[in-house]
Parts: sequence; C-alpha cells; structure tokens
Amino acid sequence: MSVIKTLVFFDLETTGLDTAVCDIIQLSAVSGSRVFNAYIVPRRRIDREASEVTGFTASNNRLLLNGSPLATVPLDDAVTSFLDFLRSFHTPVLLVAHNARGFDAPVISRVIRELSLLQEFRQVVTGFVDTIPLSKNLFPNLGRYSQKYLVDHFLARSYDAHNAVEDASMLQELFNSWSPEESNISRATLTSNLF
DNA sequence: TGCCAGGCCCTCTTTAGGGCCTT
Repeated sequence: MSVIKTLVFFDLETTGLDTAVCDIIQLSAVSGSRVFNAYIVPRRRIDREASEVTGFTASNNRLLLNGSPLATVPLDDAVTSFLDFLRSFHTPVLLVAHNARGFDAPVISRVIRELSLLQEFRQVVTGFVDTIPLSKNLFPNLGRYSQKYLVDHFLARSYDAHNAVEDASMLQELFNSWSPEESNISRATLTSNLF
C-alpha cells in the first residue's frame, strides 16, 4: 500500500549556476491548477550569463525582467509562503524539478538551512524527484534530455523557457504525458534527509 | 576589481577528458 503523496513541480531562477552561493530570484511551483510564484531581489550580482539567459537584471534594490520592474518580496517571506503553499495540500509532498539533484534541490535546501527552516521543510517535503534520471530511465535512447528538448519532442511545443512558472508548468505537462509508474518515480527520488 | 560550479555519463576509460544539464 502506498502513501498518497502530492507532486509539486517547481523551478528556480537564480543569479548563477554555483549552487553553493547563488541567490534565488524567482521561486515558482505548480500542482494541478494551483500555482505559487515569488520574485526576490538578490543580494549578490546576477551573473552576466544568467541575465542573458533569463532576462533578469537588478539595480537600486529593484528586480527587473526584460527592463520592467517586478513586485518582489523578501527572501524569508517568499520561502515561508512557499512552505505554507506546500502545507496547504495536507499530504506529504514530493518536489519535482528538472535536474533537481544537480541544481534545484541543493539550492533550495541551502537557502532553507540558512533561514533555519529545515525542520519545517522536512515536515512537509519527503523528497525530490529529478526528471532527468526519470526521463533517461523511461526513454533511454533519446540522446538529449534538456527540458526544452523534451517539451519539443513529447509535447511538440515551444514555450517561455526560463520563466519559472512556465518551466514548472511545462514540467508538469511533460510528467503527466509520461504517466510514469511509481517504481520509476521511486528510482528518480532523493529523500529529503539527504539534504 | 574581476572572477568564480559540479555531478553524471559516455568512451577512443579507470594513471582521463569532454559533453550535458541547471542559471
């Protein structure tokens, strides 16, 4: 008998690729039709490459997307609201992200530790599902496994990559189109006590 | 001031190198 768990698809936009130091700029999550999104002014400079890829820039304590200012919240408010969003499902949550092991899980886990919220996090999140190993297990001969490629290949869609809400929403659509069995999901799951 | 990653996987492998994947 399996415990009912809620799958929450999430994505981060950050100031760069170094998971040890990057700041979160956008934190988004999607589960069914429910959506969470928060923009945060970063403490550190946004890497040039990250700005080129995402369109985010920061100046004078403001965050801009393609030159237009965004409504932002402090980091601790964003993470607290995210935990409230996860708790609202009233079941254990599996957080699903593309390259969760290599990027999203270490970043969100580090930030949650820095905010002394790890205990609260572990009370609601039981693990991370990484859709890269999941897709490799399901479709071993694809050759390429970037999210953009997978969306194009399986959904025949192009989309606004590097908008975290769009990325999380597309990942949910991809996942649902694959209808993976629980054993496949388990093989691609990292338990939260690793973090 | 400017710069900065790192784990996985494959192969022309293991005394290594390089591409992929995330921003």
